[in-house]
Amino acid sequence: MELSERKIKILQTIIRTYLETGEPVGSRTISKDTDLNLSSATIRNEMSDLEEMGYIIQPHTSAGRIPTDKAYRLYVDTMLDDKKIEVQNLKEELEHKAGKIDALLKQIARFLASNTNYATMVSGPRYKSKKVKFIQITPVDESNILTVIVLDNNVVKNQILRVDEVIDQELVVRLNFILNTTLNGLDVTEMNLAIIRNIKEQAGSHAKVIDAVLELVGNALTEDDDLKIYTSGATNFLKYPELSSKSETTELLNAFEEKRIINNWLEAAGQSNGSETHDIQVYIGNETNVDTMKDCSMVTATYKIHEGVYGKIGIIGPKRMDYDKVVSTLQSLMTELDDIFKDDI
Amino acid sequence: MELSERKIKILQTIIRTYLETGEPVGSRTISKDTDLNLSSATIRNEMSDLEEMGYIIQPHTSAGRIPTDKAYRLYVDTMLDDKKIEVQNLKEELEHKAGKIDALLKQIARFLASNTNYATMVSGPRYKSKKVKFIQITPVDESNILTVIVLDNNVVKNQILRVDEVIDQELVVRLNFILNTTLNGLDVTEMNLAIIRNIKEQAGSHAKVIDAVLELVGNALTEDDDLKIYTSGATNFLKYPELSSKSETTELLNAFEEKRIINNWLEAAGQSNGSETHDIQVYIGNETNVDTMKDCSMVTATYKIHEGVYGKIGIIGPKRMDYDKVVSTLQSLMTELDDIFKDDI
DNA sequence: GTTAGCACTCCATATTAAAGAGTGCTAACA
DNA sequence: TGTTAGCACTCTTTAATATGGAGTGCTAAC
Repeated sequence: MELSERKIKILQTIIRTYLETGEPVGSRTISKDTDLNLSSATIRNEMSDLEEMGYIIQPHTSAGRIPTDKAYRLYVDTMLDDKKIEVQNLKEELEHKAGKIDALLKQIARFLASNTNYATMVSGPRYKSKKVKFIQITPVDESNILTVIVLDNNVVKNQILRVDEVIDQELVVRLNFILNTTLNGLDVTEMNLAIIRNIKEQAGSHAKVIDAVLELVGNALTEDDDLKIYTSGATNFLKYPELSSKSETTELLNAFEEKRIINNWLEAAGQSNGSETHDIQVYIGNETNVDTMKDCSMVTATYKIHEGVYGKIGIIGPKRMDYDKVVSTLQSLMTELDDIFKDDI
Repeated sequence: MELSERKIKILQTIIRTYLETGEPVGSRTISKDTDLNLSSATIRNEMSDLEEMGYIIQPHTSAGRIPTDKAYRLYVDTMLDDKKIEVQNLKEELEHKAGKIDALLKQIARFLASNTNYATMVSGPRYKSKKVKFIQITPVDESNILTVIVLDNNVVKNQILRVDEVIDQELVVRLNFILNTTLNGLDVTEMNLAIIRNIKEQAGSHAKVIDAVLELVGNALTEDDDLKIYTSGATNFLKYPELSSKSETTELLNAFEEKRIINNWLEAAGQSNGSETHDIQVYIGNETNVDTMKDCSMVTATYKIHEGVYGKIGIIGPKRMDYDKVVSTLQSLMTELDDIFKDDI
């Protein structure tokens, strides 16, 4: 059977109405709400067809129809209105101080949650390869030295090290020289034993300090503390009756406390291909590949700070979420972000 | 009327039973569960007295009694068993790397939540006055210099500054000298205009760089990003029927997304007096002074990293929380923490 | 002072009834 | 051949109505 123009129109009405009300949609409602001028009986025939084709189902006999995942998919792929939502005052709301990307992302999460009424998550930018750009140790008092490591992505790591020996000015200069000449430009795979032995040899009796510094360098390069996730509006799950009673929702809420889990979701979602559309993707029900989200939909987008540095934004709501609004809000937001990041960093 | 020995015993049974079951407690239950060997009729008389005295109430005629806040207060103040709970394997669980207090606190929050089944929050340590201990600027490439500020609490702040002029090695040494000699040991109130002018004068034509650095210093000293709050187990609220349905619970869950709010709660709770008992305090219902918590109780404790550096731990649950377990768990935890922090930092 | 006994209250639960929404099918109509 | 009115049927939702049980307060007797 084929999807006639009329069937599409009916299906669209069913979806739209259901998105709004969350109640099964009956034939009479459609008969009244469309300009097709058909009786409910005719609509019933068409609905019967649509059910057979897998686009709608009845929760029980004598109930209206609700859209299936297949219908949502069709809706998202072809029926979305392309209306642009003005992200009003976003720029003013986002008080963005250069370098304070953390704060900006946090605000974005909050903004999206309060604008869409769905749970929102934003992952911080991930840097691909990390290399040492610059290392410096400095004595701060008798027993402590400050180690600063600047990575090639301009991320700075530092830690205060306790040392037993007295480190004088001359030695500091020498150690700094050794560290920088040997390590600059290397990533963690390139720091092999040979290089490490080389450094220690040069350091002579001060190998102990070098050891401590090298451990820090190793941590700085491998550490996954880039894993910054900002969430907002988790309690929105409770607003939707079809979710709030389920045990899965508690699990979802729990997940929002565990950034690692959320990161997995975002990572599992589509690859960033840096396309012009900001790679906005919609995952409906099981398409999310997360079991606890089988009654939810997730919309993700990828933002790009600059070449090679991407992060993700995700919005999770019930399957009957307002895709239209979510997608277009994200679209507008991404445009704004492009603008913000354009002359940054 | 006075609280006879017998009344106390009955009240205690009511409270204990109610803590367990969450259901109103009837006279027959008490008659059976105590070793008083009294008939339910006698118990009823006593309960009638207890009700008059304000320790218990009936949700409705023909229901058992439930404890009032006054009863809980009495229970917490005088009836708690002093059994020590062994915080098993805590030390192994807490993989504590020196300097990584953040990670430790996060683990503590998680540990408490999973052990008590209540929502848990931990605030990071607050430092009283912050002074500059050490400042250093270093060029990292042609257009960027790295500014590192070490505060007297050994917190390190850094930021990369973009500069227009070329900064050569000799200038760096000079600027560092100027900054350190002038600013070290000062807190934000002591950095007055006179001092700032003095610095700029010395810096001569490089006042612009100094300006940028000074702004960072100001931020570092005043910034409130000490406000680190770690939470866990927020969804536990949903486990308790007497809470889960209320709209206040949604508000509570929301609050757990807003670290600022939680911080206020913790701050509003008792003053840290550094007493030996770790200042463990129990707030019942309205004693929390937070309206959304009027059906909850909160137990707080103060941990001390070292003199003058305190943080707080809070556990929120229903009024019928297992005070016994919570308090003793906290007590054990605090002892462990003392041990961990003893030779740290 | 304690207790058995009893009438009474109120909640929780199950049962039943009624109303409403929606469908599918048939037969008639244009 | 597509459309529609009509009707019987199903299933849910809601309300109304019993019924049982838990618990109390009171009284009178021990």
